Amino acid sequence: MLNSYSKEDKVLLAVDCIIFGFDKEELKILLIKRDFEPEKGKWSLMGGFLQRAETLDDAANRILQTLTGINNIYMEQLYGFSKVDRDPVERTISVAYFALINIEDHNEGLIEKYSARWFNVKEAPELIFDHNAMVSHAIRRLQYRTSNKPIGFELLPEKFTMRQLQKLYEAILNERLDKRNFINKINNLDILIKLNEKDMSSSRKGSFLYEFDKEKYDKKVEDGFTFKI
Amino acid sequence: MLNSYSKEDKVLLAVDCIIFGFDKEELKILLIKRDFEPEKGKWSLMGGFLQRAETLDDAANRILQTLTGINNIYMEQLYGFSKVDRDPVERTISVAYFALINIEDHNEGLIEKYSARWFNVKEAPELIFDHNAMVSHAIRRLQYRTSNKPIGFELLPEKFTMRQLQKLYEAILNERLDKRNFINKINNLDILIKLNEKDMSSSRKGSFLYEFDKEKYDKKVEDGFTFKI
DNA sequence: CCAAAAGTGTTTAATTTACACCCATGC
DNA sequence: GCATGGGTGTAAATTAAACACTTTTGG
Repeated sequence: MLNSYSKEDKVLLAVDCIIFGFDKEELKILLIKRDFEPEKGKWSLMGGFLQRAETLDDAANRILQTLTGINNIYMEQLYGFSKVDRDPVERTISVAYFALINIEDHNEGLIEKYSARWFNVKEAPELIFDHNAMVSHAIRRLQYRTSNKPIGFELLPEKFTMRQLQKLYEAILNERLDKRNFINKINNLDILIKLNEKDMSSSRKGSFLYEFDKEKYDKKVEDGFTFKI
Repeated sequence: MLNSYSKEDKVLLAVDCIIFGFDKEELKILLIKRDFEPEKGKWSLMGGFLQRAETLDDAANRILQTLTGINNIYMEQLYGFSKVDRDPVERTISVAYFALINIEDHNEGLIEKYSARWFNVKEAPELIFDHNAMVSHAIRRLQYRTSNKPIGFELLPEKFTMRQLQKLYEAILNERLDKRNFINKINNLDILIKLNEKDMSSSRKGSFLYEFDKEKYDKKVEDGFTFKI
């Protein structure tokens, strides 16, 4: 019985994370300023190397927790980037992940420690290596995914207004939506709980707060319901 | 300046290919019978290890050509599988690719050399490692992709009948489609060339042959057209 | 002449889009 | 009392779904 494929080449495997947040108006990504070579001082995605005892998901979780302090972040594997010279130091394949966090939850201290900063996705700087391509890929996936899974809520506080939700979808899809049609669509989905509570910060009248009803959603999915915006 | 990330773990990186074909009635996948350990004699996807000077796409192309004799096969990267013990011999991460070929083009000799066989996707055997999960993933991706990109044609001969095309979509989507609605939809897309030629093998009346008009399709896409079935 | 698959349109239902006014409140 | 964002419904247009008969021709 074999116990190694000894003649085969081994490579470094990195995981890079596109971390999305939403600050009530704009879709943002969290970038770090590299304090090590190569490309020291340039903006970059947060990443790290896969360790021997980890799955890719484990590595992504570890990297996300290191930077944000949050565990159990929503994330998905995106794509493997493998151009031979993509990392000038050494042959490295990188598997990109995208993650969604409630921007209010992040740990300020860690953000500072890693010289991290939130950038509007439309105003993000040039990134090292092939990280810009990873971000484009992540945005496309996010647009697709938010249209058929209720993951937008990962980017919002637990309680949110209809208008916030609409603005989120507008930011992600990069298009304006009709207020009435949007609300009708969301209400038809019947997966939100309308609270007896208003957010008074945005207007004199105040606007009702909602919560995502995950249990109800899961039950509906079992019964064949498919989310679609 | 660094020239290695020397302390980091390196891993074996494999590429496994889910190769789809269509034999006029059924969606098929091409599997090989492993003639080496571990799991010798079991059915498996065709795969191989990433070599130092290759991208993942290069590796997938090489593996596909090795088994089928065909170059420039349509393929897409699917997903990275990384369970720590997924390969009992040695830690190996595998990036799965799916590929579409015209089943008539494959090289018989190579099929024999690798003890390969086409299986109806619905009747495929148990596969080694996590290959069954890869196949499920590939089927979902194929269903999604054929609905919004005209890649179904990769599975057909250059000239095909409407009925063949419909059967292909039925096999991929795993549902029956209405003949008239299907033809109307396809004709509305306006991306096929109707030939003055009939396939007489399926009926006495014969049925017209069509070709995919790639140039016309590309031009339409430039003008904002989006394929949708 | 008949069996077998090819070919062809219309009606109905469902979904999506467009669109404008009143409401509640703090200042 | 007025400025500001919140909240609400309907009609029109588009898209999707259901549905059945005639054509062709080799045997």
